Amino acid sequence: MSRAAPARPGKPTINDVARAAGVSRATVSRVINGTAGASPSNRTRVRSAVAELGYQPSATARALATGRTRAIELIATSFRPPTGWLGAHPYYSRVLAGAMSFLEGTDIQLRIHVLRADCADQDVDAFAEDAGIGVLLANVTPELAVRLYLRCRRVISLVPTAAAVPAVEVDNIAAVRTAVTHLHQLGRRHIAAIHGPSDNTCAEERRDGYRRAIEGFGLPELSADGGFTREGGHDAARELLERHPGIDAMFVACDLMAAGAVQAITASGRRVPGDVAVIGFDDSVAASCANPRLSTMRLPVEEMAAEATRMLLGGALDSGYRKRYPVQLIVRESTLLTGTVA
Amino acid sequence: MSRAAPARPGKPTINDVARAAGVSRATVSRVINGTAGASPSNRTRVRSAVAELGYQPSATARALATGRTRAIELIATSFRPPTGWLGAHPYYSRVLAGAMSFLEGTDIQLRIHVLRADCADQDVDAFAEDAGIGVLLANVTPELAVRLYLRCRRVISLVPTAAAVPAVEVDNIAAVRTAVTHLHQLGRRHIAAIHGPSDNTCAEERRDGYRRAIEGFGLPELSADGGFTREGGHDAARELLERHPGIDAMFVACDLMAAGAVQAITASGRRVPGDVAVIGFDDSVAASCANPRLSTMRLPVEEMAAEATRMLLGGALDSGYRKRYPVQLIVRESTLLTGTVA
DNA sequence: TTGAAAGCGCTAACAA
DNA sequence: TTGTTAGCGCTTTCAA
Repeated sequence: MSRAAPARPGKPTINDVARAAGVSRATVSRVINGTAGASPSNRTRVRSAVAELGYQPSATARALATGRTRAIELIATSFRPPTGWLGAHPYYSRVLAGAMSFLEGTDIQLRIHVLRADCADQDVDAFAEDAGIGVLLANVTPELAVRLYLRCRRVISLVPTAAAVPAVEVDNIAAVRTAVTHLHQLGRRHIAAIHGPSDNTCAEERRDGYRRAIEGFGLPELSADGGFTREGGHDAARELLERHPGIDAMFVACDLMAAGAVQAITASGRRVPGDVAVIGFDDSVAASCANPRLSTMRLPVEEMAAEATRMLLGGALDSGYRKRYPVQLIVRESTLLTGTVA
Repeated sequence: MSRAAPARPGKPTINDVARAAGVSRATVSRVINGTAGASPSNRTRVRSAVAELGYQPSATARALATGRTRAIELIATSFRPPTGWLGAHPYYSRVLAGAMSFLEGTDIQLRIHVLRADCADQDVDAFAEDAGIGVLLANVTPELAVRLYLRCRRVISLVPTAAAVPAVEVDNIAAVRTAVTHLHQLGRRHIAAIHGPSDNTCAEERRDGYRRAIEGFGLPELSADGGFTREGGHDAARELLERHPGIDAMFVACDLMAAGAVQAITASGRRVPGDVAVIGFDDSVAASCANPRLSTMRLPVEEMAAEATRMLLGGALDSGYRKRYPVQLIVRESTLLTGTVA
């Protein structure tokens, strides 16, 4: 009488392969794992038995035996702006695409988790215990990132959070300087900015970058907050224009907000880029869907996510680890003055 | 001497809990699973032992013992248009958001997989063997969907593929009729259409819907293909306008293409909606980022994905199962004639 | 180079 | 109601 349900009814197990090949389970294990210690002849026999039976090792059993799940966790919070992380902000799609591109063809799985607003601490603890190869952090607060990092060292964040938590990053300050300089080179001297939420480290760096750049040019600072949402960007742009009708350019801290800003600018009767030039940030799908299309600072998000995934596989990441990626200026119609239609 | 690595070093196991509570493993198992057959007093003792030790059951061990992994698989192909599924098309973000919203707070994981172009069949077979609770199909070809369904019945597609494969769906024909009727009610009589790829079942249904609706109004058919990408939508719109300058409205089979179409229309010197009204499809982020914002047919994608997930949990889905969802007309500026700026 | 055997942490059938 | 025990499918140590 069998006391436990067969894991996959009808599926051949390592035992079946061993029997078919006339060797022990251990030998089969050596062969399928490419470990040393199996004669060429046995290797051949095992391989043909595997092929014949259509055997595929059970990831579950393997995980139990080795103590390591072949999975990468992607963790995001559902309760930070922009509300409803996946779906709302195009950034996450790129993260996913990057991680998947690296995992494609491997036996490693990608598991998605969201932290619930009301019990994020518990969720973090649970994920820390259950984590496989490692954890990719998307938009987690610094406090939660640290909590997770202390419980499970195999963590890397896709944006800098707390100092200790390993992260991939970009030089936001320099990127914003490039963006503002681009607007300045267009001859614009009334360059406003729309920023992200103040509890977001990236948003704060970009805000800082704008201040420094503007100061460097000796221009007046004109800032508003847009909360990293399209609506926020739209409203912020409208108010900026009402208060400062002379604005002739805008730096917007993400493309989603910038798309909203462009809408508000044209709705006010102004033209982009003729009256107001706009530059976004990220190079998300929002940048190419805006009308006119947005010039933007392109973050290599896919590349960063893929590299972060690769690092997790590599094992130990030092506390405070950082890897910096270049940001590229993409010029599209929202700052292009040539060839405009009459 | 231990022959196998401890799964999670230092983590309490069910044995530790049993010892601490002074009961057997079986009793602990009964309590943590809420199964009948444990006295109230033991339940209490076990629960406090669990709390004290911070015990969390191992999903891996559980999966091995029960033969069922508590995971839902989301499978997409990487090789169909629009290229690079995640990241490129905003639709998938909504799928993910919907599935996650249902899974949030459960112990069920969501695992993402992509089928590789060069060995999709093998990948399908592997996923079929390894599938946990069930499989959610995103943009898989009918052939692959059938292949998977034959090997693993616990499958549901987020769009209709082959007849046998269970799916959630919308009435594309009726939805397009609503969209075209909306344009017609605006007084437009030269209503063109931009369609998706001909190997996509949804795209074909929408194409069919357009033909029927246009025929119903006794208007001429004016179709072009946009491949479900922004660029494709842009180019298709430009060519349509060149060939048929009298076009005064466009039905576009997805918002991403529609955003491109709007760009092409304004670039030609026409105004939206004044000269050409545009209606999209999906209600993705592209619809709200376009300028002007797009009227569109809103698909309840999140709801559909959540419901599909719920059904997988419910177990057996009959062959040919279908559940139909309503599509809603969302009117935004791209078809709004009131209050336009001078 | 090989195989026997002891687990990994849990569930579930059975006997008490 | 409870505990004993035999697995789930695999890896890995050890002895041969």
